[in-house]
Amino acid sequence: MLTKAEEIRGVAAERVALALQEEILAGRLAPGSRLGEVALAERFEVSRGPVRSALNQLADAGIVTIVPNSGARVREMGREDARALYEVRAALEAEAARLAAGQADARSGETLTQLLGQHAQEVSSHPQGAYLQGPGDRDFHMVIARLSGNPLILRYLTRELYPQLSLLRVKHRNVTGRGQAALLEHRRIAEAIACGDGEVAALLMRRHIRASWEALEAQLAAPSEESEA
Amino acid sequence: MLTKAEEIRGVAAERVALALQEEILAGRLAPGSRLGEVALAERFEVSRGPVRSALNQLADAGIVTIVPNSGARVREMGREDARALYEVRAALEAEAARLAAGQADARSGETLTQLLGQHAQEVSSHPQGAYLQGPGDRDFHMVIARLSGNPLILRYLTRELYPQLSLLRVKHRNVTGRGQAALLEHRRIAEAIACGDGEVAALLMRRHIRASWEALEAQLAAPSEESEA
DNA sequence: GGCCGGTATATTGTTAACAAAAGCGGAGGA
DNA sequence: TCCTCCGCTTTTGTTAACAATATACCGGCC
Repeated sequence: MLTKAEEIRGVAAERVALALQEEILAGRLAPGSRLGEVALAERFEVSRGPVRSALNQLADAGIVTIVPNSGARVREMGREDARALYEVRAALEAEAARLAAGQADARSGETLTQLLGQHAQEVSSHPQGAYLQGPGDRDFHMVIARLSGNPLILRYLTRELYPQLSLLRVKHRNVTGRGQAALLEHRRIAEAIACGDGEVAALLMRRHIRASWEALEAQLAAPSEESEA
Repeated sequence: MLTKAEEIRGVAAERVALALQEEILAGRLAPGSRLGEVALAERFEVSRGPVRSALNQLADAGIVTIVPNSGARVREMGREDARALYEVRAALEAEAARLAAGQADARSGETLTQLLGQHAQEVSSHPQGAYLQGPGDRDFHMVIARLSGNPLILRYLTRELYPQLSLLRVKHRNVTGRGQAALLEHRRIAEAIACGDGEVAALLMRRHIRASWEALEAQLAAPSEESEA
């Protein structure tokens, strides 16, 4: 997909931005960490120019906060941020599902069912269900975003929404684990899309994301135990 | 609050970004125009650093396209871009209306009805109805975005969606002129929000934006000669 | 006459030095 | 003991020069 590309500007700047994003979303740079320009510059063996550009990009992606004349830090997401994020996600992904259904052809249904079969295997092999918050889940939603035919939605999801979701999960490691339920919901959504029923697809997708939010919210309320686990 | 601010970085960079955005959206810089860094730098009497930062910002807002190692130009929006834009707009503003209805209190209904009364006067004084695509229309939608309580939606609308909409209207000067109809639709939306009926508010908002799109699309189809790239 | 390659220019990408602002710590006084 | 002011240090914002890349032009070749 975008292993090295989508370079907004230059090469050094993108390299730094990609590397930083990877480190942040992997949790190696904790939320709140200071991101000094000189430190990053000598760490990546570039000058401060590309570093500044990279930080601006990440700030725009929503995983870094910059306060003028003070510096950049890894963003700390609170409960309200998470709620707002899921609200936007519900709106955009429901729209994506609606649009995807509107353009459903044989091959797209094929793609979805095949992907879901793959997921089913993975879920059954990991019965705990800690999965389906990782890239597997992303794949499904991403495919729908692609099927929507709307490049704006796809761009927003990949560049802002999903990075922020990953950032959310940095803090709350043990993710929900409703893999089985999610898979079922995915199936119904895929079915509606294949049938070309946009309204139902949008509705189901909205519910699906709402359920995901409620599962996360429950964990946000009782965050104490997994900090040492 | 942030009357002039929301400066992502620095001051010179923001000054340039704001000035450029103003010129582009006013139509003084036509879509497709080259935006050379040195030219802009000496025009604004700053160095190329802030100019680069400003161009990146505008590229992120979607009103400038940057191709690496080649330069920046004012973005040219085609019909497909416009469609994608309105699809995202429908999704996000419908969500905003839904959320605003969910948090409706007395004062928010007050604000909306007062704003609509103001608009009614302006519409009747400009019976042609060329209005209600300008800032007046924005106000209504913006207020709803604010009432939604979701800062992400508000940010996206102000920083990306509305600038791009303005850019769209640069090319097609004689805008729709369905001011009377729009005002009526606004009234119904406001009513639904005041009643706390999120579903209806979202539905009406979606219809409202769809109607706006259809009016624009009709114009995009008619003036054939200039839209070719 | 048209196509290809090389050079020359112009423009972007990067760098390091400079300027200014914010944060910190200590001295001094109430 | 606590507060305030002042200078110092650190960090960001800006600048101008340097390097690399793409584009345009021109001569040669087919």
